[in-house]
Order: sequence, then structure tokens, then C-alpha cells
Amino acid sequence: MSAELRSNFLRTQIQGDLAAGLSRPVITRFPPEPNGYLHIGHAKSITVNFGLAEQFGGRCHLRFDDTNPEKESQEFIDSIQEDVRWLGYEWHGEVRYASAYFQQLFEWALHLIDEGLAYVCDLSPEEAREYRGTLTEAGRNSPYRDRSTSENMALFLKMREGEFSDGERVLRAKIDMASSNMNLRDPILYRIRHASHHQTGDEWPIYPTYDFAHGQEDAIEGITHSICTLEFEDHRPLYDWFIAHLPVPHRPRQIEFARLNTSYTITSKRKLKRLVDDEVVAGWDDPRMPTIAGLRRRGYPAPAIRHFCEEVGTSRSDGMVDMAMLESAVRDHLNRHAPRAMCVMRPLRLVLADLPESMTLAVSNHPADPQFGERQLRMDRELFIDREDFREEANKHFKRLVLGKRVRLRGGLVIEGERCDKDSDGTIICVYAKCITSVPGADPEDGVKPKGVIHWVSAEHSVPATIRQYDRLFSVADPARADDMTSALNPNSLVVSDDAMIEPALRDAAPEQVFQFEREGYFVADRYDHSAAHPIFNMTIGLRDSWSGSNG
RNA sequence: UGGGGCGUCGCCAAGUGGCAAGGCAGCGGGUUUUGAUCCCGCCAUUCGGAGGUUCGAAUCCUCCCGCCCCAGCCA
Repeated sequence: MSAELRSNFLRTQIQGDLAAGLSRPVITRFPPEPNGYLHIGHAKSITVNFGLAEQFGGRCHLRFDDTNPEKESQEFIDSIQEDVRWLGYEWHGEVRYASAYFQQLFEWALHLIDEGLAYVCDLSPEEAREYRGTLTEAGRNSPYRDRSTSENMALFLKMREGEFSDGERVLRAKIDMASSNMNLRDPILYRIRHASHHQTGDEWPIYPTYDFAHGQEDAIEGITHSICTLEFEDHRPLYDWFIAHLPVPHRPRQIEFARLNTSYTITSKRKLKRLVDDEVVAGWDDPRMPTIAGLRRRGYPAPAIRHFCEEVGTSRSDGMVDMAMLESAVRDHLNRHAPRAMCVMRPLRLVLADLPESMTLAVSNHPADPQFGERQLRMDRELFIDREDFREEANKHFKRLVLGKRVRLRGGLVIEGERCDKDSDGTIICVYAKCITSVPGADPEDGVKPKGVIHWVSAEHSVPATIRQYDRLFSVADPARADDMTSALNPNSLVVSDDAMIEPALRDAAPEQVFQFEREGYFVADRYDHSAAHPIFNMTIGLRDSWSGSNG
């Protein structure tokens, strides 16, 4: 394990296991159920599981926990694999499926029946709930609990043959109906579902539950550390019970950590699905979604997401991480990796009447990294600047273009505002300025430096683009706790503008390429919709801004 | 009110008997052809609370308080 990684209880635990003589390589697994798209919380689990394997020279499996066919689909299986790879990880060997172990699981169920440790129960779901008791009252034994081994065997075989209807019977473990741990009150091992499975088709009319499947899957694969979230802690005694009572080839160990929660987001798959189904967003990969696919389409780089997951740490205490931390990781990565370009969002015509002739400027693509090279930009008599960058008059805090004051056009000349035209409503429609310098990049000869620098594009040589500006989807920090998710939505989470003008070269941006539009923020060429004929950029995130809040 | 967890700065989080790391946020200053970046500085005499053990406690003990999870034939 590299020394620079901060310690956490998982790494400490594994180091301890290794020191205590764990003789096999560390093997972890990322075990999603294919019933939705992966989200930022899964990203955390992925970096934990794949990261641990990597740090300890072990391996990590990708295993679909597909024990509930009615909620699962091939679409999710495909998207999950794509997302894991995009995040930068490759699983060891083939993709695994819990469903590939159905026959083994079935045989282990027979074993438990044989041992008198499992029985077929005919209680209806409602009756079973009654018999289960409550948190403070013990449950009662099912009237079917003492069936003979042969009767249980015969009944379970009939279940497997599809002779009963859905919900008619279940197979339960015989543990302790009075246990203070609800999971030990004769948990269900198999339920009847005449449902076609995306992997096994109609081969099985019965499906194992999570509890009966997960630990055994881990055992089959030789998983050394089965890492899951805190809510499964109460299941660990049951996990261990199966491992102890079944002839499994290996004893995996379950360790729980606190799931990742980030402010202003929701990670319930059920609720995310509702946003998609209700068309509140444009799909699972809408750039406002906390899904991996959404973050990707928003322009969040995979290395930034991985770095964020490492930075927040891994512990056992519930909490909520400030979204600003993820955003910081994104800005940090993009600042170093995104080439600079100019985009004028709210164009205002600027005329340089005394510019002798159009000139071609060589402008750096990155202020701190020469490897990005430079690009040629045309500076003509007529330009566009942002409306926000001009005022007829302003106090000294306004470092942009003002009548009678100087400002530099990024990478070009220093100019001075002279006058402006307005329409009948008083709206400024054109600004006139004179050139103070004649050589690009030079300072004024009189030594009076410009107040600031503004960005611009050539009126003639720029091209229109659609800019999709995103803001957080929810306006409350903890939408998961809102009584009504819909009322917590931010009505301005998406603002589309077709007014923007961009440098012509931006037309040729590759899908998913991210640029910094100087003085604005980071923008990504939309993965699907961007084209040279119709450039479309999604705002990834704005630049940090210490001005607008205090003065603007 | 049964059981299982968790409480260290505004938000995350190291630390496990010997001087309370770090990141994010925030605040001040410097550099700057991006109000960005970068750089410098500030930001917990105290670890949920109260007792106790100890030369010494965030770390060990006792009691108390707060928050989270569990009563799916979901995972």
C-alpha cells in the first residue's frame, strides 16, 4: 500500500489480517444489483473495493447480485459495466453473476433441510409478519416449523418444480424466533417467483434472497473481505451463520462502512427512477443526476471523482459530505487539464473604429502549462464582449470596460471606452472604443495600465452555440429528508441559452472534451448532442468567484 | 421502550496512554493579461456531557445525552 494514502479502518483491518498470516491475496468484490444506474454513492463503493484490491496487490470482482429478476434488466447490466470502466477500473476475470450460482445455492438449501436447519413455511406474507413479532416482542414459531425432513424436502422440491404459485410458500432457516436481531427470526431463504430472469430465463421458479445468497457467493469466489454498508451490520450474524452451517469452500468476512451521502443530492434508486419516469430530468444520464453517467455527461472527470472519494475518507460514522468538496476536486483537475478558450455568453457588439486592420493573435491555451500550446485568433474591428463586462460608468472596483477607462482584451490590445448606442428602451446595443496599444500583448506606452482583462470573440469569425447551464437539482441540502421530493426541486436547475458566441475552433471539439471558457467556468461538449453544425456545451462547473457575491 | 452502530472544527477525517494531522468551506495578505490559478498566513488549550483510573486520557472504566439502522417473500 502506498505510504501517502491516509489510514482508515479498512486498510488497518486488512493490514492486520495480512500480518496475522492471511495466506491468500486480498479479494474484494463490487456487487451491484442491476436494478438502476450507478450513482456517486456506488462510486465510493467502487473506489473502496477496487482501491483496496489494488493497494494490497489483490483483485476485485464485478458481480451482479441478480437474485430479484422482477426489478432487474440487461440495460442496467450494460450501464453498470460501462460506468465501472469509465471510472477507471477493470475487474478480475469475467463478470460474475449470483444467478450463475443458483444450482449450488439450491443444493446448499437442500443441505440445510437435511440438517434440520430449514423448513418450508406456508404462512402468507401477512401472517408471517404477525408471527415475526416486533422490535420489543419476541416472535412466535410458525406452525409449519416442525415439519419432518422428508416433508420439507418433498415440498421444497415441488417449489423448485414450479408446482406452487407466487407467495404460496417459502423456505426458511430454523434459527430463533425470539432473537433480538430480527434477521435471525427464521429468515426466508427462497421465495416463489414465476418470473423470467434476464440471465437464467425460465429455468427457476424460485429465487434465493439476498441473505441466503450473498455470503455464499463470496465464499464461492474466495472473497476475503466482503465490504458493504452499515445497514447490513445486523445481517452479519446471519451471514456468518450460513457460512458456519454450509460446506462452503472458504470463509469470507463481512465488514461494513458508512455509505457516502452528499449534500443537495438524492441517491435512493427508487427516487432517482421516479425523477426519470416523471421526466423531471431527461434520463438517467441527465447532467443534473448524481449518477455516474450523469456526472460524466456533466463533464466531471473520472480522476476527480476518484480523488474525491479518497479525500472524503472511509469510516463508520454517518454523515453528509458537502457537495463543495466534489466540486473542488473537479475544479482542481480541470484547472490543470482543460485548455482555455473564449465564449461570450451575452453578446454585446464592440466596435474598434480605429483598428487599422484585422490582426491574427497567437493566444496561449493554458496560462501555466506551455504543453497546451497556443491558437490563432482573429481580432477584427467588430467584436462581441459580454454585456456584464461593460458599464457606462462604474466605481473603481469594476475592473471591466467603462467609458473613458481602459481594459485589456484577453491576449490582445488595450482599449478605452468612448461611447455607446442605445435603442429606444435604453438598452445598450453597441459600444465604441479606441485602441490604446497597437501590438498584441503590449502594455500602454504611457504607463497607465488597464484595470482588468475581459474576454471577447470576433463578430465575424465567431459561431453561435447552445449553452446548457446547470445548477443543483435540489434547493435544500438534504432532499432525502424532504416530505415531498418534488417541492425540494430547484426550478432553475437548467437554463438553456442559444445566444452564446464561441471561437470557431470550438466547433471541432470532440464529444466529452472539456474547456475552460475564460472567466466563466468549465464546459464540456455534449457527449451526444454536440456537432460542428450545432455546437452544444454543458456547463460542468463555474469558476470560483470571489467578486459577484460581495460586489456584483 | 429489544438489538446493533456512531459522536474529534461549519462539513468530511487522521489519531487507539505521551505536544489535536490533512482536505473542503471561511477569513486576511501577496502574485497575476482569467475577479480563476498559484503563494503566504489565520481558523479545536480541546475531542457529545459528567465523574473516575493514571505522572499523563480524544484514547482505559462508569453513568448520562444525542443521532443512525433493523419488524420486505428488496438489496
